[in-house]
Amino acid sequence: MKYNPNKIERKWQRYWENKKLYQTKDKVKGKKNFYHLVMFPYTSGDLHMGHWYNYAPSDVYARFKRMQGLNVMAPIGFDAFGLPAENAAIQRNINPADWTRQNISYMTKQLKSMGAIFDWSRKVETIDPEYYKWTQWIFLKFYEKGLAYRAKTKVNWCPKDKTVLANEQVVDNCCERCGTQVVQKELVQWMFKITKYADQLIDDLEKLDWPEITKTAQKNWIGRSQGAVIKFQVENSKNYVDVFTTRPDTIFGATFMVLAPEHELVKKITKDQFLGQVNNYLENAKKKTELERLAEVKEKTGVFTGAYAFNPATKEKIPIWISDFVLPHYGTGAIMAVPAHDERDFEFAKKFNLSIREVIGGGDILKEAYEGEGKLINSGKFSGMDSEKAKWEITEFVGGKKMISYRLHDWIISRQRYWGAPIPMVYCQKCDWQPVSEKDLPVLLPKIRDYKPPGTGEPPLVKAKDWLNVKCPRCFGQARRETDTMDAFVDSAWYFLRYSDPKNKKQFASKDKLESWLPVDMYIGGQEHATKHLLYARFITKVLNDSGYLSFDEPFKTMRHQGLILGLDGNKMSKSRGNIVDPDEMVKKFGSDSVRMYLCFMGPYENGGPWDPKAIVGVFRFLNRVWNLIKPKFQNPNDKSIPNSKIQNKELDKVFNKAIKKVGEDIENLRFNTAVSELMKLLNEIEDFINKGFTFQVSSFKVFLKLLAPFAPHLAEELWHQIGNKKSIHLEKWPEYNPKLIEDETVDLVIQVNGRTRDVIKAPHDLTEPQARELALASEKIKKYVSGKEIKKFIYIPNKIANIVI
RNA sequence: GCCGAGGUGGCGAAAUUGGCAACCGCAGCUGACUCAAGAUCAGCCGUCCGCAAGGGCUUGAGGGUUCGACUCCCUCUCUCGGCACCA
Repeated sequence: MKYNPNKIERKWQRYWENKKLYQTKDKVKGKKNFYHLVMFPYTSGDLHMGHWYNYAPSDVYARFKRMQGLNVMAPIGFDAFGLPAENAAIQRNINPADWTRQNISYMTKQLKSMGAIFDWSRKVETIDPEYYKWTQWIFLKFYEKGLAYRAKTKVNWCPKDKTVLANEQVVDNCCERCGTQVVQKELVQWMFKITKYADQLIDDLEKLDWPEITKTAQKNWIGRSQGAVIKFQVENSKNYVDVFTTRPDTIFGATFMVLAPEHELVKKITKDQFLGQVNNYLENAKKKTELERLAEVKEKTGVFTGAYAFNPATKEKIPIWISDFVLPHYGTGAIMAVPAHDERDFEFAKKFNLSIREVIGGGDILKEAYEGEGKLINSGKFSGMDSEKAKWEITEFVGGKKMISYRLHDWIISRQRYWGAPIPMVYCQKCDWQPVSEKDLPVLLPKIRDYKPPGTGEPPLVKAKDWLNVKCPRCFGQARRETDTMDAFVDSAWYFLRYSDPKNKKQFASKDKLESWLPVDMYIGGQEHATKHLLYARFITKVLNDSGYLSFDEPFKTMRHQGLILGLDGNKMSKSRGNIVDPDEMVKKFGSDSVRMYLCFMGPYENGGPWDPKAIVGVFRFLNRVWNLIKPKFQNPNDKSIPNSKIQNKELDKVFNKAIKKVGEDIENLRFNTAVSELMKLLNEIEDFINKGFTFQVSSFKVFLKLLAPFAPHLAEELWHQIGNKKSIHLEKWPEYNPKLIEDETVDLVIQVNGRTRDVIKAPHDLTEPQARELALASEKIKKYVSGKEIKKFIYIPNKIANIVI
């Protein structure tokens, strides 16, 4: 019989499902719980190789953990609300609900073909009212704590999708999804106050076992910088301009000031004769999109207000300018300009012919700004002091205060779109905004035929007339529902909590179950979520923890990223490039076991790389050889009468013990590629021994199958049953190795002459140096190089190497 | 521009973390089986000289530390990711 993966794989998938083999109980006596999490897929259509790469090797890890005796939960679900699904539905002229449902059922089928240990009984879908009820509940908790608020913001507006985009969803100033140029628009929106947690989000990174690169990305994203606020008094006015600076030590060099066009003082301080040009400038600035602003990075623009302020250090009068290179939402929206020591200020000064004063030695300020540290000059009593040291002394001297600024903005969660969880708020003329009461959750997303954005900028939900009108929860008068829906990133920021108790009708999850599973022990997913999903999930966890609903403040203890699977041409797989590899096709051709194993084998897990359609035959051949092991060469396990003319070789036992160790350690460290390589080596050895006429015993074959089981669960199960086992191999324990059997009786002692290997000698363990020297010099090969010459040095590292220096 | 990761055969890669560079596999070549192809099996396979034995060279480039460097340090270079007028 030939190895036919399609036949056996479906058979065992059904068997596992019927036996409920992968359904996880919340508590199992004598077993520790292990929460193994993969990022749930977005329902964008079908499963691609990237999903497989996320889920298949991580399934090897989860299965290994399970075999080690842990009670492993490996849940799966679907992230299904959001813009991409809605846009795809619009394109196909169907309802997003139908489109998404269709995708879920197809993707489910695909996922099941993988043969992973997903516990489908815990499945979670963000579009399920029983799920988004709790997304809305979380919103209400945020609202209660003052962490959800409305604010008028200049927002990124995608003219094509007719929606607001979070900063995170703008890439190169284009809409992340459709690539359209983003424009600016003013809107009142619901926000989450993530900035309140900025410090914790940075500081707590330290306790996490996460890739350093992701921690750094989050740190940069939050962008914390320590500086000072300093007041500059406006001439002939009661007004002060507060500036934020990280370099108060350069204040003696502040020769002008710049306000952001949006700054509130602009109108108050501008002198009449300058009003015309200032208004002109503001008008232009308003119209400008971020893109245009960015294009002008090299070409500064600005306008003089006619007003002056006093530099609190020098008491000099300095002009106040307006420019859009100063950002309204960072720091105080105003700066003191020190052209000698800030590149941007330098450019601005050059362009408008403003004075430049050097206050730190060490640079050539005729050519460029010097931004480094150094000794202060031209700085009154501080001259001669190190700039580093002068920072806070000068701050105090000018009456400033220390202040920390963040790059991070609050999280705009409003979406003027249909396909999302409705925001559970009601607007009443009398009572203003009121939260929907908890008992009225979920606020169901109404079914409307025309869900497309009306194009007026209003959300589609304004068209759901019956749904729209409600009683005010406070005065019971006529009120109107909020028509914005929530950013899908809110849905996905807490799904891992729900897995612990997915069917709970009274709570998002019971405290008991949360406690038995969370925080997540291992989280595996793509690095592209470093600053979005992962930051939001941490934020929501922290808020729920502070509110007493959780007893941990970080959701994911350990996290790892899989790399990116590329097309054969080395580019990201995409339809337009035509380099897509369809996993279904591969499964059909080679079987899931081969696809799983090839993904493990192709390279280091964090690296990813191009999918080589030819290279997969390597593991396919390997699995075929495993399949063929059993037939002619293998003795009948039930026939005890077969005489063992040649018993299994001791050497093979050693090889086995080494493999058990190596494969186990490799999986533990997510080095799947070398684990597979080790299994291949093991098979090569087994075949060699068989060819030499040794009997390969059932007991060894069982061990081999157990090592194979996490990688090729179907084939391992099939052969396991073929040799007479009645229960699933996936209930077996990971084999143990005997450390004593791993050690070789002899070591390969490398003998070098002047650092070049000239001989390798089989030597007993732990030779003394004189013994090693004697042995080395006895070698004919070594004699050739050494004889007649003086040995200057003899370096000996026991059991490894001897180097003769002549 | 700043931060981070990386550069090893024709290709994916390995190297007990300073100790035999290229394990395992893909592709390729040779042979066996076959009318033939495929599948399978056996052998070769970094590169140069050599029939061979053997030897030289080789981990992006250059330098350094060391008995010994893919591994550590410095300079340069290229590729890929993240941030980017953040004061």
